[in-house]
Amino acid sequence: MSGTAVLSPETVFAPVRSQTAFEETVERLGTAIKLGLLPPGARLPAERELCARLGIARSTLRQALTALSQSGHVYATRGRGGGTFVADPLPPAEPPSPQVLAQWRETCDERMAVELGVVVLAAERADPAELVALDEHVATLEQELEDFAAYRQTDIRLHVGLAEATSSPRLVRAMTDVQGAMTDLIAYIAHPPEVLASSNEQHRRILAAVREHDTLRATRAMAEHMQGTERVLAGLLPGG
Amino acid sequence: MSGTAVLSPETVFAPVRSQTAFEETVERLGTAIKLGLLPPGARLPAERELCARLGIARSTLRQALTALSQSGHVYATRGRGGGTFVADPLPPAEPPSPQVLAQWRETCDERMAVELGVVVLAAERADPAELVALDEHVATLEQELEDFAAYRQTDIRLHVGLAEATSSPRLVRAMTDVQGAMTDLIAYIAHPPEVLASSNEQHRRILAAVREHDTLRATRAMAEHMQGTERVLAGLLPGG
DNA sequence: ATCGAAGGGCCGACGAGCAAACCTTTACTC
DNA sequence: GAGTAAAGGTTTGCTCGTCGGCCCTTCGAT
Repeated sequence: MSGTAVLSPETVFAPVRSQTAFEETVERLGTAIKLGLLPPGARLPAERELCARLGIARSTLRQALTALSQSGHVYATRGRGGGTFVADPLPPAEPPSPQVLAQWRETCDERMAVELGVVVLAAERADPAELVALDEHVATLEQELEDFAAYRQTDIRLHVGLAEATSSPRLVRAMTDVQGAMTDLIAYIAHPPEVLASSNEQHRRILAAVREHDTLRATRAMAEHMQGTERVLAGLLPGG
Repeated sequence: MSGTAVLSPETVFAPVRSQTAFEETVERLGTAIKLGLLPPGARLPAERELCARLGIARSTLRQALTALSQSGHVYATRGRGGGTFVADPLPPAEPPSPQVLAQWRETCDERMAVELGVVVLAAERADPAELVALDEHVATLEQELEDFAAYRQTDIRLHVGLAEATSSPRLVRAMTDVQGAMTDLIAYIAHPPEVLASSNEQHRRILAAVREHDTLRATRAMAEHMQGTERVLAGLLPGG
């Protein structure tokens, strides 16, 4: 143990880049909207309430809302009964930035970690009622094989729902973050119905294993599910 | 898909509290020191270089170094050949705060995710040379069953080393963060040699599976490894 | 017609962080 | 011994994000 060299100071001394409250808020709300967690037409809490919940000043929240409104994700109406609403329809997604593309493998790695952790804990903890709701999502997906936008929305609900089944808020947050990152990556990629069908078949296997508390099968099914999308990306993105 | 209710706005609207650059730096360096990534006596890069690497102003870095120096984790000497050094010996660890204790289950959940993701990707990607180094750590651990402080140091190197074998900087960061959190939890808990011996036996199984690229066995071994510590904590902490 | 609840706009204070100096200490070199 | 280089220590002033509060405008409900 004595002569052991210092390992990996590269990671320790990597830049500390803390987002501002404004940036974090835009990202939080923007991701929730893009993922459909806040569906089109939904009304956000009143500014005075929302800023309290988010733990920021109202002026800071308004900066974020102004940005989201200028990008077309949100609109506000004044007067009694007014409020801030999610746009309907949403603006078209932007193509992924070079920075996002350059890190696609790391994003997939992170996703692997979150989804595996979630599926293992879900297999330990999920209660039957939650699983029924997830089954319904799988059924819905079967109807959406031809419409990738719809499919992806439901897909996200399924994965986030699985995270909620762990009763671990941090994992839910991690899941929404990582799904947001994945959405940026895959929005511009063609997904033929056959691919979606096989992906949904994997969903079935995952849920079946989770229902039986079969951690091992759940893990394997989830790992295959991940590798499926990773292979698709590897074929279409630079550095694949 | 139409009538689906909004789900989990609790998570979406949770507080956004971003750390300041100062806080983040203290935590980064402090964790690296507590984990032994920066061993006692090690010299940090010169302030002017370090602040450039961390992407912060020198005055901000000095705030962080002052804090770490007052807490006894670091000391500075002036003049040519001087510098900032990790203290030797380190100050005694503080008992975990109530906030940390209250979230111990979530911390374990997060750890589960990170370690499972790491072990799966390591099983896919690890090359033999890296595994040899990890084997040595296991051998060292066998000599440290009677000295928990030493054992924990090497244990951390092993786990972080496995993360490095994935070649995914983000997972390395995630691993160091989560190991830091775990250290806060377990520092004050008795670990009899038998427990450490069985824990190290699990290390062996994990590495063996990784070496053979047997994702499934590696996952199972790692999940058992996690559950081992979780059971220990459940028996000794409130809410177990 | 009025009230109340919502967004919209504005301004002053504060503190974090930055940048660029300059000072002090120390050790090596000639 | 003088000089120089390399380190930490100090000071100053500026910028900008954030806070907190105040008032305005809009518009549905009563």
